[in-house]
Amino acid sequence: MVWVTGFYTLAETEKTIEGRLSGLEIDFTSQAAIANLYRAANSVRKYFSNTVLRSNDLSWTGFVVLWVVWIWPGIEVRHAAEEAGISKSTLSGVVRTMEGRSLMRRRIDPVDRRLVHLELTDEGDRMMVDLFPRFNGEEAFAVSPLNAKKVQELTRSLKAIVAHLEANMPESTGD
Amino acid sequence: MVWVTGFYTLAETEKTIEGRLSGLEIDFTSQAAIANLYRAANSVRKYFSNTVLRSNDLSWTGFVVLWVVWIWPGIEVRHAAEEAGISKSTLSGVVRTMEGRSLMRRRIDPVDRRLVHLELTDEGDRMMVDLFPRFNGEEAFAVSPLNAKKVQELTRSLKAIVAHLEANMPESTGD
DNA sequence: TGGATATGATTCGTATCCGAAAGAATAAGG
DNA sequence: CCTTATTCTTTCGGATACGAATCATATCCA
Repeated sequence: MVWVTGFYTLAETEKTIEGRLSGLEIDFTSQAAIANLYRAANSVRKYFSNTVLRSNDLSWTGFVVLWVVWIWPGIEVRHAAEEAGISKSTLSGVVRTMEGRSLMRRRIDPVDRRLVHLELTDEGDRMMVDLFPRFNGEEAFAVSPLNAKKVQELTRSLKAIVAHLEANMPESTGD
Repeated sequence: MVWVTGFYTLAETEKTIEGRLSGLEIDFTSQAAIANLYRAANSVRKYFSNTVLRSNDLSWTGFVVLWVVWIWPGIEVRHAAEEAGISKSTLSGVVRTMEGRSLMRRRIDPVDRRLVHLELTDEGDRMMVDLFPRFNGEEAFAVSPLNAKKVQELTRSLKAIVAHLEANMPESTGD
């Protein structure tokens, strides 16, 4: 975070941290990795929000949810939340927003009436067909400072972290 | 996202995307990198929120703000927001929360009364002294599936993406 | 079959989160 | 000086964000 791009320089920050933590054993390598992971995700979300997504007045999460439903029409709510990486309660609110903008629809399962299926409206579908290629273009732009091999290595490392944390996630009661 | 851990597999997802975009070329490598970056940041935030941070009833953002002010006592609001990677308006709310919990203080600059300096209370300082080593321990745990070289490579790649996007970020009017 | 149990989605309360607008103070330029 | 512009923070409105509680439906099993 601080030592990435901010007002204070990398050297300043690391020195200050070490000063503040003298006597404590700190793993600075791991810290730098997690801090930059957080920072990078923030930059990506902000960049996409201010470029491709702004033109369609979509938030990052709104786009992700739209994308999930676009790829998997009729997906059930709990699966959509899992795929989008948000809680069911958050998804519920986002779907409400998307319904209000006529981009998405709820459909109650006729057999098991507890289940709710999600699908895009024609308008939502048209938006994604137009938007996704531009979104993907920005994805390519975002990783363009890395060569193909480094991009794949990055993906591998990120997947390893996700798998590791998912496997060790303390179970949360419910959402 | 979808192809990381979810209900559907990578192969399924890619085929579906291709079907939806017949004729258009999609850069799946870049897409996987960005999607996993987003997913990893989510996992990390969730994992830390449910382990070390839960014990002190802190949100991820709350911790980051506390950390920034801990490292840079007396930091001005706009710089703290920049360092924490959030907008000034968001920071304002978080500081209000932290003030209410007696962890942080505002101090108006006596010379330039527009400026507000932030600093931890003694209680906030004690919390960070106790919390940060445990937080750092979890950081090391999070990246433990990677060897030291891969962690540094990951950090390098993430920094490159951040620098690239920051350099190309469309200026936002104000926050 | 009918009460207990389980499963799904939504609602509720509270805390982020952002951009735009407002509010407060300083700086600039005649 | 004193208007105007600039800088800095906060407030406001609306959308995300989560966990807990609630509501609705389905399943279990005696």
